Amino acid sequence: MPDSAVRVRFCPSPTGLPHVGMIRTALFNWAYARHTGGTFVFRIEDTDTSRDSEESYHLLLDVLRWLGLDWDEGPDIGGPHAPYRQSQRTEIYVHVAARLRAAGLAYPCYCTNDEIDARNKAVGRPPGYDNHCRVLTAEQLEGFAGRESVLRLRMPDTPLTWDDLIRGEITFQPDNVPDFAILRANGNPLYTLTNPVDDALMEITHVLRGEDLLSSTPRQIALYAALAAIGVGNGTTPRFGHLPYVMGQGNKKLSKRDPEANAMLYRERGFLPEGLVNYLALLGWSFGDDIDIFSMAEMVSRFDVADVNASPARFDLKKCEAINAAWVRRLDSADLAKRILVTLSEHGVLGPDPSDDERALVNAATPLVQERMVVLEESVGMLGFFFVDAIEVDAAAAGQLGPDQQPTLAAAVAALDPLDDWSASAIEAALRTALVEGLGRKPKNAFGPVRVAITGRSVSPPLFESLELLGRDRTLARLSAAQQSE
RNA sequence: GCCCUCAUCGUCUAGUGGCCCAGGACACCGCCCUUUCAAGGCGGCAGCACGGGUUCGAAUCCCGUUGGGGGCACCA
Repeated sequence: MPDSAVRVRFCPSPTGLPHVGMIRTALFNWAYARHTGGTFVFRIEDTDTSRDSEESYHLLLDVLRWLGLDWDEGPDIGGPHAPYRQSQRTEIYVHVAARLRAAGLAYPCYCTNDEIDARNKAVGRPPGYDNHCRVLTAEQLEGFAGRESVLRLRMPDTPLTWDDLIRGEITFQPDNVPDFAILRANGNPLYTLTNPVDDALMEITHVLRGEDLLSSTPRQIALYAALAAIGVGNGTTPRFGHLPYVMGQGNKKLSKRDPEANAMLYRERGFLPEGLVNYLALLGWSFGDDIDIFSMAEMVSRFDVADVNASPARFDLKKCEAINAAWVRRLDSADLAKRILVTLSEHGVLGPDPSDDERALVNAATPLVQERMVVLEESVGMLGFFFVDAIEVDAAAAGQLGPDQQPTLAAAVAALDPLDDWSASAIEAALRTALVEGLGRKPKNAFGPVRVAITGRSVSPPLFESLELLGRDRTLARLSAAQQSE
């Protein structure tokens, strides 16, 4: 149970596929909550019915669960401030808006965008609302009869300042922050209202979010003051911290449309949750002590928002893969074997419910590939030859089974057939004696054809160990088949 | 146009006035090991955007310039 007053939240909109930048935001919020012993709230901001989807909502939950970013309050588990989906909280927002209006803190605005633009242009003012409807005469009001109106919050005429957790003090002058809409003309609440209202109601203490929301912060601070004035929430404004962007190739932020941004893609390719989270943590934060590989528990022990960098970080797939590969090696072999088993089933190399023999073979073969894999998906290509009746020879490797290599294959069969001790070391000794010493081949040329005959590829797990696991019968059968195929 | 923001190797970063003629990681290049591929070991390449201050001393503080990013919605 939480033993600290810290309450942070992750509040995505369920549109499209889960984005790695979004995941990084969730991770930092989660890590801060866990580090401080606080509470991590998961809230869904689905106020835009035209873009939100149920599928996207489920994907979001899946991805967070897969990564181990568990929440203390949220849409599926409830909590003291339920519900946690904004689409189910509409009455709250409408009610708050009505009270803001009744208190004179918000007012209806009848202007069309064209009218606003025209007025701005006429006096050479930059784009943006000009607070025109703040004060309306009776005649003006009459002129608007029958027109729709949005509800706008009246902004204070004093500078708006906050001490950003990551960037230090930031100030906006009132001239640059016009009155903004909180209710659509159709009466539906906008993000500009729902987000601060829920943060206030849910007693969020630290708002850690993307840099893209930085310029909306002065408006939210003003709204907080208005909410406090009408008694919504506990009257305090949360601290804000704006996380740097995650950039893609070039100098543009990784967008949802960018395939590299899709977090599900990494899961499908067989990234480990440990690896992906570890890499994402490195985007804007570092563990210290020149250590790059760390667990989530280790991250939690040291994470502090104040240590997060302010400058944007580029997502580097190569480094992401390197970190993942380090995690593949770090796992204990039994754990890795379990994950490989799932991968092989998902890819149809094994059935949905592998036999005991198959499981045993995967367990035994895992150490052979552990330091050769970057992502789990590669286990399909590396271990597939163990689980087929007849191998398919790669076009690129077929040359190693040509006429010149036939004597090598024949000698390999002759050496292995009578072998008493079918162990990797005995197999190696027998093959070296027969092929390297007997035929005078260089090791590379001696073992290459055997490798291709057995695995179908010129690159494979260590040969002798593979032969041991494959067994004498299947080994000899494949060596023979490779000869007859000529 | 206006407002906000960012600035250390190609990339991610360490660095909070002397320990820094800047450390680590990824990538890249050599060499070693070696049955392929990896892993591992050793070595190499490469950076404080620029200009002014402040200070005995600046990557670190201040100002400016330049460059990048974001915002200026009845999206979130």
